Amino acid sequence: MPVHNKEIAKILNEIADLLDIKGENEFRVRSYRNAARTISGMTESITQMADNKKQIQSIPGIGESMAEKIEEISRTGTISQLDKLRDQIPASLVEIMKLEQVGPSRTRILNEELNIESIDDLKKAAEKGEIEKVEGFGKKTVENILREIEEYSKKGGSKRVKLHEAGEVIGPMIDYLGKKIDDVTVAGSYRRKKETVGDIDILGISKDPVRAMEHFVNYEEVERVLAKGETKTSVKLRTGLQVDLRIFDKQSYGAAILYFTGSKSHNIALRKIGQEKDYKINEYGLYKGNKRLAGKSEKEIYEKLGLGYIEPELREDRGEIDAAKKGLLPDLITPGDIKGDLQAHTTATDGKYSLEEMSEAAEKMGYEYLAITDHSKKVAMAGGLDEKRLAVQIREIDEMNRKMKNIRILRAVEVDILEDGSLDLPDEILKELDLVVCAVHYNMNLSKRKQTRRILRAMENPYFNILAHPTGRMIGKRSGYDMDMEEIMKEAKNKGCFLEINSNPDRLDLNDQYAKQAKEIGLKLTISTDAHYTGNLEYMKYGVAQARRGWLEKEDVINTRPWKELKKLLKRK
DNA sequence: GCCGTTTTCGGCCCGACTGTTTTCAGTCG
Repeated sequence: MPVHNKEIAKILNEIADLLDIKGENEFRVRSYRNAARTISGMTESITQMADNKKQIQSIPGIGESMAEKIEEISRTGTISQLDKLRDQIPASLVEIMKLEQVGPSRTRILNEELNIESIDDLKKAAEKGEIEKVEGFGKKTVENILREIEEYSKKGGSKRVKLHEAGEVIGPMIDYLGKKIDDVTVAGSYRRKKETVGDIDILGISKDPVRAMEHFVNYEEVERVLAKGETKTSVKLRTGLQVDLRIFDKQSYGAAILYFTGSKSHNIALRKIGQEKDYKINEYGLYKGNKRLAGKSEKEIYEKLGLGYIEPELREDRGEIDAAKKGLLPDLITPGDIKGDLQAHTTATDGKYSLEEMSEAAEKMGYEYLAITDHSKKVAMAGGLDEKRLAVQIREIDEMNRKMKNIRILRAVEVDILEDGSLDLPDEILKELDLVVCAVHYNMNLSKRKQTRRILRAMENPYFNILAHPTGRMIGKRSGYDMDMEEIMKEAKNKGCFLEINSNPDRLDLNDQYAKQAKEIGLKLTISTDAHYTGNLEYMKYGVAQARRGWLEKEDVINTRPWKELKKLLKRK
């Protein structure tokens, strides 16, 4: 069983945490974290490289020693160094360190002075008044720690929220802030359109920062003020979301947006390039000595570094800086490039709106086409269609097409891929359709080999066009089927099939990394909403955002083509 | 532990806020 990149990263991160608590050199600790981040961001499996230590060592930030460790983890699934560290330091201390306000140093001191080994110990010691007697700790710190323990037990530690949920909270807040603050901008992972976001970073311009911050903390959704200064204020909203507001002047605003958009590793990479040119980059600008050479806009800072403007979605240190140096940045797809939606449901199965309502809603979106893809009979829960009912729907769609002036409704289906790889409806009806979307909904727990063969066999059917929500993951809920995605992508390309980016914000499946991998393989994708409500057609923006994070351009996505061209692409040889 | 307009040690991204102490360490992003 090959060891996943994420597992390797997890082990390296744990080593970093333990070394950190031990009080090891912070740069040594950082190198473990850097390696972990790099590995978890890679699409190639590092285990496959493990025979070739040179290849591993050629990865930036991984040297001889780290390569050996990675090799050991790849081979055995673990590493002796970690066992030794766990003998020295209780692993439960890592949990304490993850509490807000408590870092490696305080964790170590508390362990040494009071023999605290768990969050439970910590709570008891705090309540007994033992902690405030320790040098460097005071009443306030103890109060903060107790509150964090309270929050931690409420939420079980996981705090990230999905992008669209964050959007619902942020929208009204931006309107409110805009009343007294200029150019309010949401930065951070929200601007990079990551599928989940942690804290929200908001930036603004104001000549009167004190008044701006006052306005901010008076927002009705603010539950608690965590920190309040003239340039930075942090609050916790009632929803539990932490929001930071930072105020800048015009001259620094581009630098500030760049800095707080991140990602962290992108920024670090930029600053390294800056250093080579003897520049210093911070949130106020790009400096040579004390002289500010740029700062008003992000673009001028990139220019000074010899780079083209890098779109926020690409700023993950996954090769975008190299591409910018060489002038090879992708011309990213935009929502306006989408000509139609290739997955939508109606009341015929589990959709909540009729064929007519869905058609009209798609026409309003300005689409050239909409595929109606109701479920097949296997999905009994949704009232899936058998041949007869699908035949009826085909006639209804033909009828609808005579009525609709500006949009073509495509005859389609979301047919189940059964456990043996056959499709849930016979070819006789599938051949009547404009396109066939195929999906796995049952038997999700097959072994990797079986699941992969199931999909590959399904693609042998000449009517198979698109694999919907290919991994089956649900963000924050389930991780998806075990399957060899690379093999499936390569075979899909060979066979003239396509994979979907499902735009539902709970799915976003394929994710950004798989989308990028597909592009590298040369496989084209679709971006579809899987709409069950007319309003869901708006999810397209999330799918496009994910595609942009995967470096996709207009030509990488087939539903950017007019129907005439798309039709040809859907014809399998 | 990594890296080097590299040659083997000395840097390693940078700043704000808090709390505790009185000049700074810890934490965070």
